[in-house]
Amino acid sequence: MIKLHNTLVKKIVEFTPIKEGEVTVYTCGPTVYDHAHIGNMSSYIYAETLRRTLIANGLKVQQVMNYTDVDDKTIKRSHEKYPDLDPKEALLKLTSEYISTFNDDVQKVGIDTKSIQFIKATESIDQMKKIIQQLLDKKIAYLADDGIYLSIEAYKKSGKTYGQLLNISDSNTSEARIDNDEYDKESVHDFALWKKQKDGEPSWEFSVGDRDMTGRPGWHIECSAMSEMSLGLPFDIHTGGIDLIFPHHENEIAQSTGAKDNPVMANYFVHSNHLLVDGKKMAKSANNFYTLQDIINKGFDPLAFRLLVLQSHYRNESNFTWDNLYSAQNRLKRWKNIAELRWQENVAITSGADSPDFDEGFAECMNDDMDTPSAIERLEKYLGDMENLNFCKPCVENIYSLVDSYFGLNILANTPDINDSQKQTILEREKARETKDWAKSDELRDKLLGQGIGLRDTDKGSIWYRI
RNA sequence: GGCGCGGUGGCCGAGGAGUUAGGCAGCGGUCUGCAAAACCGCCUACACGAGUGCGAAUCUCGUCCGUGCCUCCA
Repeated sequence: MIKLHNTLVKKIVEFTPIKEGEVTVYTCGPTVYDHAHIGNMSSYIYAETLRRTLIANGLKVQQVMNYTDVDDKTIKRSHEKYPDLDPKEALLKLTSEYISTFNDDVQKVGIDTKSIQFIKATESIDQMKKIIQQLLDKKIAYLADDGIYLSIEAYKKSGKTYGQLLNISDSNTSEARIDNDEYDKESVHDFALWKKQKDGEPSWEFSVGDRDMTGRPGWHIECSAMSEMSLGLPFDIHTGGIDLIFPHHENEIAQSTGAKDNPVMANYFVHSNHLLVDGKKMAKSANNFYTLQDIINKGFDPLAFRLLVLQSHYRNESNFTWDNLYSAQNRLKRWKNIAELRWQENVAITSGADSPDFDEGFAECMNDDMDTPSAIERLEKYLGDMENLNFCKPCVENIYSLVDSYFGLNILANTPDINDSQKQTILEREKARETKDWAKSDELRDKLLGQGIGLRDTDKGSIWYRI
């Protein structure tokens, strides 16, 4: 049984898929106008951890992630970067570049992109028009001079609830915050489904009745269209960062349920909390964000960052500091060094010691609202025993393949055996030590050190580890 | 201003009324030909004030501080 925190009910509940044995997941992906920052990465790592947890429970998972490749920011940036190109070509060029770097980044932090179905907003325009037309037909949407808006009032009158994820009372909204003159919408709460083309902007043809509404989609409609297109309605789980709860997901719900008869868009909304940097929120609009490349440039392993993310619970705010990353990297290194023991016949016991309840306990933590910190604690307790060189080889393989399947740290794959010549060097050194030829012994040790292999001599023989 | 969340040892981070978190760093020691990121031990904390309990880091109230959302946001 998997338990998840569902934002719709604001508590941890048992997860039950719509179709037995299968799960559909929609993950709000990046707006591809710049490099993704590490905060973005953390939310995708958590989304992937959810998928891995579902799969570990024997469920067949279809996870979709979108690319927001048309919106205010992508348009603005593409015009700045490629002012001489046709607006649509400029947009495509810019977004393709960032889609490609996003893919690289996400793979570096261990996200298995082959298991995710990616979808682009610009390839889903027809579906957006379809939903908008349905909303217009139901009079939940209306035409204005500068675009098409969804009327919150009409939506509510149709019997639906606006504010399913967040309690929003009218008195909360400060009118001063919204420059209503800028838009032709009827109410400050209404939001744009479609924006009519302005000079120099990319556009898609769209006519409503006899009115030409050529322009481009609003941000929220993109996700409503892409999720419905790829997963159908309703689907099981919608994921994203907490800052997408309002207005993005709330508006998606309004669109997806307003146009249809079903009252829900997705049964579960799972939101991850922010990764702060030095205690402050990271945002592209502020200038305090790091990208994965910054981490790599400082010599850190991107997977150490993944571990840093997993060390804190997805619903807790966590803090990124370089010290913290250093700490996570050392932990990962230690985990890997222990995994390397499985190749070393002189210390690996092939039978005997064993960890029968590890799998179950670890899975239990993960199934309990993806409690990665508790799962890590459990792992550490077993590793403590293994470090005493008193473990069974199949045991290490079992534990790490389980850990890899949930955490995606690729520990087994990244800790291969050393090559034959290195093994030979170790044997030669053992012989030199037997004859107390310390000069030769040290020379051979240095030789291995140059290849990134360290040695420690124990009463069970020499043990190697990667540096 | 409205609605939330949180303040845990040098650092990061779980837990959450009585019982060990864990890691990283540091210190002391052990093993060793010398070494070792190996082993052992140490540092045993929960913002502040009051309240309710036999008992509070854990519950309640208040204060201070931080932080998030309130139509850019992972």
